[in-house]
Amino acid sequence: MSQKNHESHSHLFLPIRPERVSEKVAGQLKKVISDGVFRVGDRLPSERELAERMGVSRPSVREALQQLEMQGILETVRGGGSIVKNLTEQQIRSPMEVFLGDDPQMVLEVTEVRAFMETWAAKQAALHRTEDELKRIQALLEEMERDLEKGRIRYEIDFKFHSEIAAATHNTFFVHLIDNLHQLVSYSIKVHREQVFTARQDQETIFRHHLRVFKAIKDRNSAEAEAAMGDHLRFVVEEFKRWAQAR
Amino acid sequence: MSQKNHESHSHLFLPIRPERVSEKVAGQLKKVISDGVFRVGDRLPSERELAERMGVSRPSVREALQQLEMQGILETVRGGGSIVKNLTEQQIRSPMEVFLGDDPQMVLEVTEVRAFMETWAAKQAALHRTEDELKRIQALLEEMERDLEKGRIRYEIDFKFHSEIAAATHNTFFVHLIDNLHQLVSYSIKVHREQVFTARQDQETIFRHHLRVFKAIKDRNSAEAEAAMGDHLRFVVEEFKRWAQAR
DNA sequence: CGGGAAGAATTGGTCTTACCATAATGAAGT
DNA sequence: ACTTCATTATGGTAAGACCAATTCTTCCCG
Repeated sequence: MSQKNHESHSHLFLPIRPERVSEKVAGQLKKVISDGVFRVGDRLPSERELAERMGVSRPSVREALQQLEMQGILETVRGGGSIVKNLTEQQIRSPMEVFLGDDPQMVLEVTEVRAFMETWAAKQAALHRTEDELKRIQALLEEMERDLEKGRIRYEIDFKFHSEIAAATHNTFFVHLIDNLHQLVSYSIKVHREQVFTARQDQETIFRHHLRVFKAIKDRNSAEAEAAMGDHLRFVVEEFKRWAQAR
Repeated sequence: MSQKNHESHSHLFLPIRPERVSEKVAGQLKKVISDGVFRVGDRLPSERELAERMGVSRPSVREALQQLEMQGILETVRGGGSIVKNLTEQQIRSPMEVFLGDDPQMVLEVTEVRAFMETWAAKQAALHRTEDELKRIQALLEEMERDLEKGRIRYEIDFKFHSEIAAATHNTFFVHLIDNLHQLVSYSIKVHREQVFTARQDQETIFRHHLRVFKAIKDRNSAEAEAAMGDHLRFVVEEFKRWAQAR
């Protein structure tokens, strides 16, 4: 007898698999992350809130979060919440950190790559930015100004400024990538226990650069945005070179 | 009062590692599976039985099973139970690949990023390439031509061509980065079991593009190299868009 | 006025219980 | 002997409660 009859034609009719609620929840969460609604480092809503807003039970949400954590997309900490991880980290950062350790040449190379990537970002941001994104960029600029009056612009604010511009490109992959490059450089700076731009003069220059970039993005002038960011980062790269030689 | 007396002395001397119960359960299950207690195709005890025998709640067992399922070790079917799968087949996918796998939009985003990065690379290569690097690029171009006569340019050759140009930038970090991006995209193509550029006409167009890029790099004409690579990758991105819509 | 410390609110981790949906099992009827 | 259908076992989901760790707020002290 044909014993594998029930096997041979089974794949013709039943390729379907009932999708669990937790998988649907995981799918929705993946979508909003890939759409850039939640970016690297963002905390997504609490389990209870997600459960309520999606109309499912908390265990289902928990299982979904667990799936995403197992895929390396999230990290959840007890009492803290669930944080979106950098999707390119495993791909780029971990293999790179080995080389980066204390090689200023490598830091310079990363900075060079960052430079032209952010130039592209500024151009794209000028083309695609929304009013909401513009407001966030402006808010960071104002915070930067307050920092400047106190004497020193915090690196986190500078980082957020560039990160916000990256977000305005509406290319989620790029956002994760640029975040990774930022982290690589900042990590290196910490290792060397150095700060590059300490002079008051440098601080003011950097602020002026940022202001120029912001205005261009505000006016949707992509060429000017590209030029402004290009000038800014050429300055940064030059300072970096001087710093690398000085040590 | 010592409210947690009945619990505290049971694990007083164990290391205070914030490992979740579900992870401990998952670890035990992985052990008995790897020890051969349960072999491929075997059905594990029911969730309720596991919970009782391990002295934990059923949700904890469920989360553990879910973790193992996400790692490809188990497969659980509703009403059926949890079955041990073949351990040798599992492959680790990076978080980015998880996204790329089921989202053509993401593939497009990566391709967009690749596009402007390679444009920069062509420009830099025209400025900094050595004679040796030029020879290697030329050799790949000739191999590509032989492929074209046979009907189809191999993806590996195309990949090597771009990779060699990246190397000519003399930015080691950039080489690694662009290599990763290539791998991400090629993986996604495999997943979708599609090939984008199959038409003879496309093949010839691509070859002409590459030839133009090569000549510009050979002549150390950075502006032309940038323009040529830009035109090429705009073409690729457009084809990708069409492909993404068609599926 | 600033800064640290204590307390309150938030949030993830676990347990318990209950009910539903589906697959596996077996008994009854033809 | 085969089919049919009820029973049972098992996974899937929901709800509520409590604990533990974190984060935020507030208040008090210097």
